[in-house]
Amino acid sequence: MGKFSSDLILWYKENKRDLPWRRTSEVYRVWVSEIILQQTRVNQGINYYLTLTEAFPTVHHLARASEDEVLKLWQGLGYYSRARNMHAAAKYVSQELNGVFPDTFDGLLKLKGIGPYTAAAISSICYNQPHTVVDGNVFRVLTRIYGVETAINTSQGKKQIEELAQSLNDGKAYGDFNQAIMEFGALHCTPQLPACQCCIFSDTCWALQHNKVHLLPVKEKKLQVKKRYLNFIVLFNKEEQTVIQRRNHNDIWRGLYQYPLIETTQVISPQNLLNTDELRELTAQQDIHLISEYSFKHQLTHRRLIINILNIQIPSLAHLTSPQYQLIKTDQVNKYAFPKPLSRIFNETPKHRL
DNA sequence: AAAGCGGGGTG
DNA sequence: CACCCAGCTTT
Repeated sequence: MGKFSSDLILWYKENKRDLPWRRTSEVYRVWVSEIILQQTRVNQGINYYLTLTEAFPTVHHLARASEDEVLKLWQGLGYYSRARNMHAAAKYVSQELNGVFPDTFDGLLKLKGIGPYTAAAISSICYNQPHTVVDGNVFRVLTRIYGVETAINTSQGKKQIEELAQSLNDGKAYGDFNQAIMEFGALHCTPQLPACQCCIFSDTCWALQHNKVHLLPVKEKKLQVKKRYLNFIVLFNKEEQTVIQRRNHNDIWRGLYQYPLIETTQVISPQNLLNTDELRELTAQQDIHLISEYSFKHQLTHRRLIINILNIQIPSLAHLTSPQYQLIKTDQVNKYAFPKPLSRIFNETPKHRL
């Protein structure tokens, strides 16, 4: 075993965190943790892991749940296709594989929501197979220590790090190596302010010796943040009913619920909104009463959302008979999974209704 | 190859 | 504010 892997694994054994999914060897639980941790920090995922594994102790429990139930528990974590894919994969494993997860890299790769990273993680952690993970931590740690200045968001840069990582994972503890390098990136070789003063690799780290730690890894393009203007219409009648709908198109928040939405290409005033054809259709030209309206911004990684909320009292909701609409009591909105910017207004909305 | 998909933490 | 996180899927 090379010096890099032996030093790294030794560091890991002394510094690793006590995390819930490290207390089990069940593939199901490791799988759930890996899906949660895709593009998500450990601290953000822990409570979701505990909640989900308590609600669904086995893959069969998860498979028997409805997609709405799974999404409700996933509410607030983001990247909701993970929850939908995880649920679909659970049904497949439960029904077609008799509840037994595939035990090979290629078999795991066939499950929805499992890509090269997750297949390598599960096969190495659960079965100690010789596959090597390449995630954001691995890119950072290896480009710095080995001085790789190729942009990591190119196929060439990816391939370079994959081969380097694979060659370094040369011991027999493949799963430990993978967890060790990710833990090292998360706790020590961090994106900002890495702890280079007390680093076990300070003697050999290329970036430290060339004073380029903060410049690695190299990324080529920046993402573009586009704006979207979302106007949500909260309708309610004297019986304290309201109407919601499920987002079923291929867009953000797919599978979650929302109040009827009027999306515009630019800022629109509440008064102009009231005059749109879409709103006339929603209200069926009834004598409505605009109780309140307010606006706020919601920042996603690659979108800036400008959100309007219109609270409208309306005599009747009986005209909204299309199957896309669901009439519910206003105190039942908490039963459904809502996007963060909508779930956060639940506690504010009732005040505006008085 | 590039775009789309959330929400939160950090400096 | 910019950048990043135990990435995957679709275009």
